[in-house]
Amino acid sequence: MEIRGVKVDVRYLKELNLLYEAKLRDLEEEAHKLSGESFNLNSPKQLAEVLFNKLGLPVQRKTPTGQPATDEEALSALVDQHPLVEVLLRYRELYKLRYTYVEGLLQSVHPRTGRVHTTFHQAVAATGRLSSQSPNLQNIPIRTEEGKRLRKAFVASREGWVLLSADYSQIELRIAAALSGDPHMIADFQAGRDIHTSTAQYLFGPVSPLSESEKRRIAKTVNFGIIYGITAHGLVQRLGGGLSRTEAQKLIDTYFMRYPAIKSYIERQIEQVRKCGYAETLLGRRRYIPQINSSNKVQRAEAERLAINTPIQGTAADMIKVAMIRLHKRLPDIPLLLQIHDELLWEVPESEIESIARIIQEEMVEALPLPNQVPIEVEIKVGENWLEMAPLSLS
DNA sequence: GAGATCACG
DNA sequence: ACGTACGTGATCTCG
Repeated sequence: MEIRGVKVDVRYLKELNLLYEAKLRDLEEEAHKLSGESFNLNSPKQLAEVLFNKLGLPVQRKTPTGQPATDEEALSALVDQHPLVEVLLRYRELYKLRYTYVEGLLQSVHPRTGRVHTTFHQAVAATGRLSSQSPNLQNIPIRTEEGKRLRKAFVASREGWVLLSADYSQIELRIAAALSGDPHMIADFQAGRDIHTSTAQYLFGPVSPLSESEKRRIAKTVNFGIIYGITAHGLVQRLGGGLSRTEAQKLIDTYFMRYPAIKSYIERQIEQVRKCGYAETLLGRRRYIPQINSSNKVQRAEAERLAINTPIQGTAADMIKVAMIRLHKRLPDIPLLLQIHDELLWEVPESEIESIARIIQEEMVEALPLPNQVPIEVEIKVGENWLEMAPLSLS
């Protein structure tokens, strides 16, 4: 993956760069006009001075060093109070895209290969995941419309070839279901149900003032929270306004009534780390967590969350690594380009898409069978670039 | 080089 | 009363 590199469309990136350059210039000018002075928009310190002293907007929160926070969460709460805030949010978004991604990628294009060659680290992440550096190709934008435009720059490197992505679906929740043996969660996956919708129905029942999509959103946040070692306060923070700590705790309690084996799994993991000092994945890779017996309550709580999360995240890392090795052997002439934790990106000849996709799907599904008959699902998509990928259905 | 911020799974 | 969800890397400012 490192040596082969990934082809990026340099012309397209240069066009984006000019576009962002112009937009950023306008936004900067607008921001200075609205604030009545010229200052460095990239300095949180100068920005805080303008927002909270000069314009008198209310400080939302302090950073760990006592400085007023100006991050997206703090700014979003102020959008209705001054027109400058929206300009700043847009400026931040585009600045990140231009400098970290557009310029970063352009600078990373190798002069001889014309491709981008990342470095993957195999012994950095404590859970067993890979990490990617110089440039990081595991955090290319996808969540916002503006950010997605970056993905269009990633293209197949040969005429007649296309990109193929293969994603493990809900892999960490499936692993939680399997390791815990929780009957309801297992049944949901076996029936092919949408796990977040299923959780939503249980948490809120049929009579609720909330919309279906709102219920699902909350359930999804709770499900992810479980994997990370949920706390009532953490849930309040992520769900935002309107929810009290007590209500959050109630959601968690209700959740554990539906999925009792998840609750006992969590307790079991914490107990295991207390006893032997490490958490382990399904394949037996260990992470030592000595702070589990700390006299400091905060450190102990952090250690307990690691005890919960590490086997789940680490088992997912085990699984995709096994799949990578097996697929390297089975498809020696099909180049794997990137691994993004639960996704593999390849380039494949257009004429052989179907047969190759079947092999990739089969090996990923079978790489590491989970206990308790929890099924694994892999979604395959194909496209000319990393943005415009269409699902490929294999019957 | 620390801190703040923000991109991803 | 306390501090708060797991794992990463890149960029900027500022002392």
